[in-house]
Amino acid sequence: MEKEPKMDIIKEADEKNDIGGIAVERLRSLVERVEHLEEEKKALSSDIKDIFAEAKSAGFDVKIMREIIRLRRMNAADRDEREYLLDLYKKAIDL
Amino acid sequence: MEKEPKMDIIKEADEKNDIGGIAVERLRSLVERVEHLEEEKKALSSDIKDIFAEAKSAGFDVKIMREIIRLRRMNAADRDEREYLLDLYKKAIDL
Amino acid sequence: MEKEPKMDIIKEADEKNDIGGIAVERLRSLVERVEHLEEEKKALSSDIKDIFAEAKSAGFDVKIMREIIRLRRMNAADRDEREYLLDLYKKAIDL
Amino acid sequence: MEKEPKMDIIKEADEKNDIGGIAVERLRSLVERVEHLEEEKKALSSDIKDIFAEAKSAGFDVKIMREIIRLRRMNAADRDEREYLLDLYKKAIDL
DNA sequence: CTGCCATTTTACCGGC
DNA sequence: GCCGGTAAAATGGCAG
Repeated sequence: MEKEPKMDIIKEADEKNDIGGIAVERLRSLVERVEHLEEEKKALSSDIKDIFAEAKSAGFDVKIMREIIRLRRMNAADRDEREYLLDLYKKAIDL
Repeated sequence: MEKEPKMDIIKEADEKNDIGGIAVERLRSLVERVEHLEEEKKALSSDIKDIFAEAKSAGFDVKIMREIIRLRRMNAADRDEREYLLDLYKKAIDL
Repeated sequence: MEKEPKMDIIKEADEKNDIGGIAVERLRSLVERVEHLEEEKKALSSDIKDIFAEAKSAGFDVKIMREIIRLRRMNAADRDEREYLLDLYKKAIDL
Repeated sequence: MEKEPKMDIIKEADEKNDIGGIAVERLRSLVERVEHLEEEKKALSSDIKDIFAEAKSAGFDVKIMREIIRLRRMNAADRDEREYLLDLYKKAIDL
């Protein structure tokens, strides 16, 4: 019997994989995808900041603008909620 | 005489503008740009969430993954901090 | 008929309590405790400000002092982070 | 003449002082005083957090409590402003 | 008075 | 479904 054939098989499987039973490359890929998306989010946040700066220098009250946006978001959420319930009831009626 | 000259003048000024001295259209535009960017951010957050779900069903520990990402982010921040300090010291030496 | 029997009963229930189902005195106590602590915080902030003023008039560069303090705080945070991770890894090994 | 008498004098002055013209010990003292006060602030913040936790488990709405405290703070600020103006006017009248 | 930094507040996400 | 903790947003304060 050769020395550690089982070990070789494992090593084969290990090629870029499975350190301590963990699929390293898979993990790396997932982590990097997340990091990339977070980068994009950060860029968008920066863009938003720029718009508020622009608004400010155009004489708008940024705090109040934020409030408006917040209210519109809440209204939108309410609308969605209402639509969701409407759908739910429609389906219930079909029964 | 043309029809409603005074009205026209006011309307001219009001054309998409100035309700109570506020540039309404400009404001609307700014608000909508922000809202649009926030939508995009939300979509990205959703994508990130999906990746974590994928990771979880591949058997990874999501909490530890988050920890890894956080650490990498901190390391990056440390690097930035070091560069910042370097600049600061350079400036200090000029004194 | 006795004088205001109903009123007395309500007053009994209200004795430092329950306006609209809210334990008023308890709430007041909590709020005042928070306010008191915030006062103390404010006083400390003021003390810190004084020290920086003192430092400035002794010829120190306040901006750089703040930077030093910030760095020392970050180092402390890093240490804590490392300990936290150590614990995390210890727990992970138990799996 | 001994070698570097001037240097010795400087060294005397340097005892725990003046590295690169900076009063090191003085700086250290200032920094540590600030750090100590910041510690105290942090402890107070923690106490406040605890009170809100207590309030929450007593069934109070923490967000609304914060709003109340904020309003009372604003009122207090207004009062202070009024008192300040009152004093100012009193003094003005005395002229 | 503007911009920046610290603190505070809000919103999210995973775990129980 | 709530709770706890963590990350993002927003507000407030300070220096220049």
